[in-house]
Amino acid sequence: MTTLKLHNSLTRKKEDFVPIDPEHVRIYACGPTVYSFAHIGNARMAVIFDVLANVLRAQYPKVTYVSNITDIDDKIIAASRQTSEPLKQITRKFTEIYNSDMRSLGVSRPDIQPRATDHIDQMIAMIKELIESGHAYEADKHVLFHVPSFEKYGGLSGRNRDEQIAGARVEIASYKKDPADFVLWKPSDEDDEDEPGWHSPWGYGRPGWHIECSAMAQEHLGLPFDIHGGGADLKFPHHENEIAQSCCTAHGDENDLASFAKYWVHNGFVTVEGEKMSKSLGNVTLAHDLISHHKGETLRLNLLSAHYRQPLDWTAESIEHAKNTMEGIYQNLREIEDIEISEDLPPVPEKFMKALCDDLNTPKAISELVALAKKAANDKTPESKGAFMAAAKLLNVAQEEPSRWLGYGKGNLRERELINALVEERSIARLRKNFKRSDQIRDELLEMGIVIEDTPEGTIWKKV
RNA sequence: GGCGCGGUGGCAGAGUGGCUAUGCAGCGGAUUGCAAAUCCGUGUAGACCGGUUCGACUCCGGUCCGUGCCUCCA
Repeated sequence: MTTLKLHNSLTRKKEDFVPIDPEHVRIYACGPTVYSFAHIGNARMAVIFDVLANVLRAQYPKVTYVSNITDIDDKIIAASRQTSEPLKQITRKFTEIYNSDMRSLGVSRPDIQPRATDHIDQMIAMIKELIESGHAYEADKHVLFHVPSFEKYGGLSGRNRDEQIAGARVEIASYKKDPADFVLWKPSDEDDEDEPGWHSPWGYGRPGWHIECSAMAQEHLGLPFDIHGGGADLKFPHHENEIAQSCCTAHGDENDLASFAKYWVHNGFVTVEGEKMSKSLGNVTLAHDLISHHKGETLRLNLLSAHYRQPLDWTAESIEHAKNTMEGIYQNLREIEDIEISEDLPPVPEKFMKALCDDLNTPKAISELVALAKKAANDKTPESKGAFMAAAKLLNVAQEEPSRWLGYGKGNLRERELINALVEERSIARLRKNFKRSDQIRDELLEMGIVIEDTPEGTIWKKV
């Protein structure tokens, strides 16, 4: 078995992945806050950790991949106030849209997709414990984690407390004992219907952002677990605070940052046409919109075309490239469409697996995949086709029928009859060497978006 | 100011201390009535300056440029 290597943000090194329990690998990735449509950056995270889970499943007998839905957050409250739509309706709607959009991108549902609001009890229990052990305190209806109580704080992002305070963008609430302290629980207005809340030992209120992931990871995976992931921007403060909360409970170890999660994996950002995605620039690219214009596999391939830790520039041109690559692969597959292969796929080809095992080097893996497709088309054997399919399955691309994907013979009945009649007429013209007429028909078809290919078995056509 | 990442051929984007990345585009060829599709061939790349070395795109140091994060953020 090829050893999986992962860049561990905690140690800033590429390390061999050694599972805590080889019989059961456990992974957690921070999922979306469901107040709006997922953008292409959310999609990148979902696709990357989907591939990572696939790689792990190929190597270990049991993998549990947990990715949460954040359905309690001030951004959701704001969205609800703005649209006058009930909060629960918003979160339910956007959770469904998220899952459906991700499915279109070939992302499997995580094994467990916990919702924050289903884990309020666990969060309250955890906060209680942190107060009892002196790591948290109640102040002005808030509960805050006291950062100076955790000596190792800052180990993930590599910053010490003095530097942070020097950053000076910190808004210092008067009730904080230390400027770096962060909220575990905050009050909600019981008379305000828009503001959700739960009863707690500290009054009616709602959890802070970071505590949910600590609670859900502990609930569904247990501590310590193997891999924790998310977008690079979550490293600080979100993941740093998760570590603080979890290491300071009885399940963790205050002196060991890895007592929460052993490997930390962070994916890079997506830019759009060279610019940072932001609301003010108006260039936030939504997965939902892309799906209606492009095939899911094209978008997925594009998302995997840069290494996960590198920035990815999302451009019209890059989508076109990805589409061309997919087309090339499917053209190869079309030549071997009739070759039957067993449902039980052979082992994943070594060179391909090696690329993925090298810190999930998907660009390299894609180049191997293209080579495997070419080899399969050349060999025309079930073995070569099976080898390709085994690799493609891991990336979850090239899973459709080649002819269909490429647009051969596609269209409604009336359309097909018209095209077939024209193709037939052209064939007759060609037999009679009336090339003027046959070329004329070809141009007519092209205008209809139909491309003609003359093969030894006769003329075929496809929609472009 | 602090912490981090990166600068590779026309474009996108990897590996690698000496040997083809790959894809797209381009060029040449095969095939075709012409195309399309496919196949074959084809590129004196490595921000700059030093250093280490028999040899550096690859290691080390510096310079320049770009970029991310520093309690909204995937």
